[in-house]
Amino acid sequence: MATFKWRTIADDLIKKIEAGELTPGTQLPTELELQDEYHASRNTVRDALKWLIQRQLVVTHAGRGTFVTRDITPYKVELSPPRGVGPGGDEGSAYVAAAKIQGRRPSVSDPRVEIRKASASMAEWLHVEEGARVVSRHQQRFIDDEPWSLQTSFYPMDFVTRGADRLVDAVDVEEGVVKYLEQELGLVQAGYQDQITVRPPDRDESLFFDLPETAAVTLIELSRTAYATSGEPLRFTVTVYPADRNMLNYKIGEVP
Amino acid sequence: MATFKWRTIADDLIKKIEAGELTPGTQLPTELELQDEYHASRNTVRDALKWLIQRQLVVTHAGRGTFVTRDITPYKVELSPPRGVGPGGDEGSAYVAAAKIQGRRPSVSDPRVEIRKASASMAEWLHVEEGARVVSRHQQRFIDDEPWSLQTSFYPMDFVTRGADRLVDAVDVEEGVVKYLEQELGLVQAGYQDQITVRPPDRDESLFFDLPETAAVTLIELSRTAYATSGEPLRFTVTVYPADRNMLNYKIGEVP
DNA sequence: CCGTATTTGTTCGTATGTATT
DNA sequence: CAATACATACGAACAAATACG
Repeated sequence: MATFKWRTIADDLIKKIEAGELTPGTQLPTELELQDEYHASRNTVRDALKWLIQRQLVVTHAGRGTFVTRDITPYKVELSPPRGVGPGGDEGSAYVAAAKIQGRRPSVSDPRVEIRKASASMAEWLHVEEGARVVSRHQQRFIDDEPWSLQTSFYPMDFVTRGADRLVDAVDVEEGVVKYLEQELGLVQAGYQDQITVRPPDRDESLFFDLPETAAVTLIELSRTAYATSGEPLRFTVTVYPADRNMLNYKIGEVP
Repeated sequence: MATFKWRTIADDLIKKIEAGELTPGTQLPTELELQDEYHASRNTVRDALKWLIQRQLVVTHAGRGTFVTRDITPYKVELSPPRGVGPGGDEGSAYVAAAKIQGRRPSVSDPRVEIRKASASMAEWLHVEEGARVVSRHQQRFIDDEPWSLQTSFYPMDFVTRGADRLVDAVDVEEGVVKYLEQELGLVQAGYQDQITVRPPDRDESLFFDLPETAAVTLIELSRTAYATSGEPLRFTVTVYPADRNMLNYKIGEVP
């Protein structure tokens, strides 16, 4: 067969959704009804629905039904330093301010603080010896009480011994860690390098973001290495965003 | 059942792959063999394999078998302007140079040039009237002869009438369009704004990138609006990258 | 080039489990 | 508790792609 039965069903349903015949939030016909409508077996209907689920056009709930996905307004993540301030951008503290401007209600969990041995790759990022101690601060971030991103930052343990005690305190640093390190240790952020990749979620991430396992939701992973004026790494931060509800933004040079 | 049969099979296979027991390129047992091994029906085995296919851990070929995915070294896309040159970065021309440095063999198709009416969103991006003419230049880019990205750039038709004829010429502008516009019209790129989103491919894109429909490969869509020193938009570019073989990179401020 | 065996892809039917109403 | 609706699992048949003698 040139094109498959499940696919023609899927395409027809997609057409109906895109035509507005099935609006966001409305329930699709049940699998039994679709079976009759398209003269297909239930399994074939389910194959078609899987295709829509993957595209996130619909969601299914056992016992309730299949529903057209509600529109989500993606959150704009601004990753450039704030205007005229130089490259001191603290993605963490900027997050709260930026979200408010977009009319959203952001919140941040208190961090889970751990002291760990640096892995090989971590050692390379932070320019420390492999096995040296690093502080990791892991935070969950919410927008409008919905889980929005997970962030883990790593700092050399050295910073703590030199006086930046609050790094090992399991409390959010409201003014931003970058500013705190500047005040406490005189370390000024001179720049940063971002690496953006896309990958599937692991089990913990699926749980936190409440991602249906059947859907193919991917995460955007942003790895940021911040450097001090001396050229030494200041911190290494990994932030994961569900790809479906976030949009990353950069402004380079003069942008009106 | 707390956890499902297909899932335990999938997890076991994943474990074997991650343990190196099944190395990239090697063939998995056939569905018939897995059926015996796990005392499951063929459909259940196939459900497990679908999970691995989604995660891109394996690929299947009808008539041949199921194979552990070969490792792919992601291509590093550098999206910051070249050092010390100011924000004049031309993502198009930089691409070829950067790829060579990474030891890859890049190539670019000649562009498909079209003159179209500006849609509402396009008009907003380019600061032209809705319905005004815009030039679109669509190019396919390859690395090591494999499809790597698709790019479409839009320019106000005005640029052509003012003398930038080569914009409507279906030939690659080797030195980069940004430099060409500077030479021809004195328009200097002062900055740009990037928007990064992730979405599933459409049919054309699946075809070009040779993405198996069963896999959940997503595309990274990078929308760049470049501005001239006057503050007027210079061009609007949309580039799509298959998420599995690309890594986006930004350097902000001083990065050693 | 042809025919056959192998392997994955699609479709169907059916039974049972689990979540929701 | 019963009815409804989706989820898992099994078995079976045939089609399509590939490999091989």
